[in-house]
Amino acid sequence: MAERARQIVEAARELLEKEGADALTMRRIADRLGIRAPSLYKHFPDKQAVELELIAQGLQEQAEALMAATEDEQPLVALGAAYRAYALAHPHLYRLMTAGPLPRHLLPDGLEARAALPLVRIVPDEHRARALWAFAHGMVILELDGRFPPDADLDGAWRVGLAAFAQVAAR
Amino acid sequence: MAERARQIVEAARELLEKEGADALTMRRIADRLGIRAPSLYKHFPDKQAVELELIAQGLQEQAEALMAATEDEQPLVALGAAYRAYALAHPHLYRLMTAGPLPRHLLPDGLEARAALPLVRIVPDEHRARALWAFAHGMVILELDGRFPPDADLDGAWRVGLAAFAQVAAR
DNA sequence: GTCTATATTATGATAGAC
DNA sequence: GTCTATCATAATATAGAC
Repeated sequence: MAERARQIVEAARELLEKEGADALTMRRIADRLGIRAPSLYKHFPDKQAVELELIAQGLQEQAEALMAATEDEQPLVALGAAYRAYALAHPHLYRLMTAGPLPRHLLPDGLEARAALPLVRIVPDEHRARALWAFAHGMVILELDGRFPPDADLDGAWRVGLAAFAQVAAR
Repeated sequence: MAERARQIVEAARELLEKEGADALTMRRIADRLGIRAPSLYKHFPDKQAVELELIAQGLQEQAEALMAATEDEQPLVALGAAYRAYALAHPHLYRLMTAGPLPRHLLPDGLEARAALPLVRIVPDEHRARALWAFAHGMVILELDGRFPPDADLDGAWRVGLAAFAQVAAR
């Protein structure tokens, strides 16, 4: 990727993280670089291509954070904590990464598999792995969307949920 | 609610269910009733008020479906099945109901509690109830968004996930 | 309670000059 | 690779006549 393209993605990411998806417009991205929106189209074919770079970046980062957690002596607990931490640290990016169909065919080769690897590593059974993923995503997205009561003890819900999946492992 | 207002909500619901959130515009709603968009504002202050009626309708219906499931001899399994069935039968409404912050103060009194009641009834522990809710929502929203591999056995994931929560219940 | 006309505000994207 | 000018599209919502 050329230098200018890199700067565009960087500007897009800052905008998304700081102001959310609504602020992620071609004009705002261009503003940040001191150029005009139409100039962006010399570097990317359309807006979706810029978003795709952000999604790929997020998946890669998340994969690295989760993989580190699998080294923990309580990998399931560490994985849950790492999943939640990444989502809360990058709420808008997390939403972009997880909302709507994944444009699989446009992602770098093997990235989706790499993102799933930490989970597969500590939860080999595919049903259990998918159930655990759903639990983690559900917890995170409900928290980000403010759907839990404001005074809910989410640490407690995470603890109990992860314990449930640990038990299934042991049976 | 006056008759015309009821018709507006009905038209809005049909549009949402059949064509999704993008089709839910004041123009399209008016079209369906053979009137012009500005006329709608004689019956509702703004679009959000119409959407709010749809959300309330969905929460009420869902609560009824889930409450029936709690009578089953395997209430946890039945509850999971009912949750998934409602979401898959009304995917766009489900998304509207669950995306973004719940406008609690605008909902009919007690509706949110009524929606949570079936779950609370069979899962008295609040941590476990929230964890189970997150699992169910995660499973459903990932399925609706097409995030699971196309060939994934989701029945299997549901089975294993629900079994995990059943075990926690029994300990 | 309905209409027409319009305000207001955006967006992504293209054409063509430089 | 950048610019200006513009297209094409669309949305919610209001004013004021009838």
